[in-house]
Amino acid sequence: MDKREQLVEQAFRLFYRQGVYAVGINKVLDESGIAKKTLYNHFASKEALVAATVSYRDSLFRQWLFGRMDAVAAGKPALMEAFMALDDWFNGRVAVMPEFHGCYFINVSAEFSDLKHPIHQQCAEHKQAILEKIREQVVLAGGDESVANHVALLKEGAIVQAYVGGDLQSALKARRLLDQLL
Amino acid sequence: MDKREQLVEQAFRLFYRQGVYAVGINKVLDESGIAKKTLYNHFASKEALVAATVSYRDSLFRQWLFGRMDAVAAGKPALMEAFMALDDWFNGRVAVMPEFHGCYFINVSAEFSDLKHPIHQQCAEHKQAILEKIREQVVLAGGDESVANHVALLKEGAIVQAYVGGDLQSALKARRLLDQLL
DNA sequence: CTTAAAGTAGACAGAGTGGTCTACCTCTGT
DNA sequence: ACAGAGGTAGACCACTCTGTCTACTTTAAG
Repeated sequence: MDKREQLVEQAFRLFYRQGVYAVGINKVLDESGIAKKTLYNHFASKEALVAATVSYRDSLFRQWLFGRMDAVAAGKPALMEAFMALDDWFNGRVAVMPEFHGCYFINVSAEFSDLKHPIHQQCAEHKQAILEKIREQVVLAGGDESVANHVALLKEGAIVQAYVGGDLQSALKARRLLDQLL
Repeated sequence: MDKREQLVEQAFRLFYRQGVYAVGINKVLDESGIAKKTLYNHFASKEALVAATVSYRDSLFRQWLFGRMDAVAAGKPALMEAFMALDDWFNGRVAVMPEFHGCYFINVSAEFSDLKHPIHQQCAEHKQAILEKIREQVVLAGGDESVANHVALLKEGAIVQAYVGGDLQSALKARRLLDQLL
């Protein structure tokens, strides 16, 4: 019954599926059955709501991905598992993240294109956090600094190829390269 | 004095910098100093204009990238040169493509998120064309099918890391990995 | 039971949207 | 010289957008 939470989740669903600009505040309201006054009671503006959806997704995504990685042995197995997780995501096998529509952070960055915009910054921080986790595991796997960057590169590449190019096998392809790499 | 061309170029500039939804038709008209009637004389709708900007960028991008690749020896050198070209692009050293704001095709795909949408399809076709060129060079370099996919993965990853993460060295990092790969 | 906070429904304002249309102007080829 | 294509300026239409506000209702705590 937490209205704020309901709003964020519904807004995220719509923004992720159709884009931020394409979805009006009224649609979010209609779909969630919440009054406009309530929304503006919790958020100063649509932009504040967007920021909240980014935080929400960041938390959800990290919890999911890191959870998968931590469920196996640290180091190379964790990294390999991360790409298995991506493959599950692309192909709709992740319950908490059904319907793959690309990376929310990339999509949102495209709409808030100014690098200095707080929302773009939030997206950059998300990527940074993921990179940090990768780096940690790469070190445990005996790789050096630059390898961590390469792994991150593969992750972004796989997401883009799956979404823009429609190649749902891209995570597995990236994983094969990762296997050689480590 | 070709009004259509002027419209497409100006529209591209604005859409690329600020996003398609964020830029109204009137802004395109104001900036280009062209009358609304003229626009609708050439294009049936805003969407048709967007489609034209995608074609325009596709042609420009391919001409530029393939030009750079063809200027050196075929095979591995061409692929290495492609990533040098990306580095130049990210860092604003390409005259025909000043101001790096990520990949137009990724950005537009995010706004026209339905995979079946003709504009999304156009973006997918662009990626496909690039992949084809990469494949051709990979074969000449003695690599197999899967390597071409890996190279494309690196390219997309580099663009995303440069744009969303703000890492302007990402092309060079990808290039280092490519060097090992071939 | 009372009171105060939080929610609801929805009218409304002001700006902006894509797109149409009229009326006029300026080239260019014959 | 003149017809016709293609340009310009901008009013206008119907609609949508974010955000505000009023008036009423529900909920929960002391």
